[in-house]
Amino acid sequence: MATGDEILDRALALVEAEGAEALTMRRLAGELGVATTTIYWHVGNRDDLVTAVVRRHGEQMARTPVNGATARDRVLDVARLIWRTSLEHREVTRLAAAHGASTLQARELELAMARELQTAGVVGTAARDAMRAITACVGGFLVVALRNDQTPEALRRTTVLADHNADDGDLNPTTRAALAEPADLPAVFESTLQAVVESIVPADLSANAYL
Amino acid sequence: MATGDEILDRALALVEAEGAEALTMRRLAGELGVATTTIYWHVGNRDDLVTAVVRRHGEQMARTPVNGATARDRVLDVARLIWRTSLEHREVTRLAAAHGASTLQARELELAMARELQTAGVVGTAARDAMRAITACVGGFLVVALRNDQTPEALRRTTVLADHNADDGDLNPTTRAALAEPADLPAVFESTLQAVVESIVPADLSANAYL
DNA sequence: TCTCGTTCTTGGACAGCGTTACATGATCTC
DNA sequence: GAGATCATGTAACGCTGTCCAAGAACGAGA
Repeated sequence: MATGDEILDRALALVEAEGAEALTMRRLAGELGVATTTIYWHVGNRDDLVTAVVRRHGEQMARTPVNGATARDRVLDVARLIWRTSLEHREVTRLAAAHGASTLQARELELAMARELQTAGVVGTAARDAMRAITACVGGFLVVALRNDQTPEALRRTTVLADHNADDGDLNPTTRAALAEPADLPAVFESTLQAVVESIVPADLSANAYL
Repeated sequence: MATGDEILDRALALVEAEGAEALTMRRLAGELGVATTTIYWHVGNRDDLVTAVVRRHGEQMARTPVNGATARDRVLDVARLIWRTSLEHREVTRLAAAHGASTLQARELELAMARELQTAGVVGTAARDAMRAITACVGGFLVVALRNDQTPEALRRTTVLADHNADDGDLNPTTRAALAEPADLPAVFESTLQAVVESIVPADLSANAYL
């Protein structure tokens, strides 16, 4: 009655609809009208369940084609794709992050990035290091982005950094005021990403074609 | 008998010694030879407990002086300081990350970075965005670094990316082999960090002093 | 048709978690 | 000494992941 695929589909739907925390064995079993032990039989552990859900989602995520004229643009585009789709499915992203399976979620897209890096002339260990750098940055920004929409006010960056009791002497008041305001995260992400990619992928030849 | 400070000290010691997961109300109470409710009375919620532990640790973390000849070097040094101390106290870092309180952990150091940015001529919203960019990258690399030492083999980046069934056609075999090997993360971190900081802090004047 | 073995499902338990209502003892104040 | 405040303990509630032993469905062989 309840195949493994059905369980995973339902689990994914549950996460997307009600958040990563809603994915408990009992809750999912109830959703399927089945005993919790059935999930264990078909899928296994909760770890196994989460891993399978994230993998399944990751495969669905890689369907979008990559755009960009130059190779470097295409590398940038893959990074933006990871960023965008991770935010669109933020609950799955959160689940994957809590499980330490972010790489699994973005596996297909990271491989796509490796291919684009290759056509940009970056191969071997350089490609590996480039991927690490780019994905680490994307991941870092994702953590920030996902944190902000469920962190209580008192732990927000803006609050934490604005609450200066004695140590404000050295800081410019304009800066201090700016620190209390949220940043335009997508914009900061974009410019940082460009800096990182630029430092890795050699300046594209087509840009200097008139030389 | 058990003051709030004693509880926090013990909690911090427990986390550093036995990992973030060991910090449960019952466990900590047992460690202190006290009932769990005592912790609630003195410190509050578990959320409150973790927040207080992270804050206390963050204050201790900011004791190291900042080095560097130029302003940009000092910005870099603060970033390295966050990286290094977070890794040295990785269990606390993990606790803070799971709690969404990373900013709180690095609060003092982030403020130090704001000061260094200021002397580098970056103020106001530019300083805020610069801090966001740098800390997001540091955080991203930290996530990767901390993940690797407790992720099961099957979810490791090297494993996940090396396990290609059909999609290996487009990928250079050298690259494919490199993806299966772990990267020198500190080195990648260092070069990425430099690229990001360089894109933000204007080239230091002292470097061009001979012009 | 009956039976055996495998596949699948279930109910009920166990230990652990955070949290709280309530009772008790200690300590200080008037 | 009486009363209020502080500090701690006992025992429970509801939730979590997990597992065991027992039963139900089902396909194949006699």
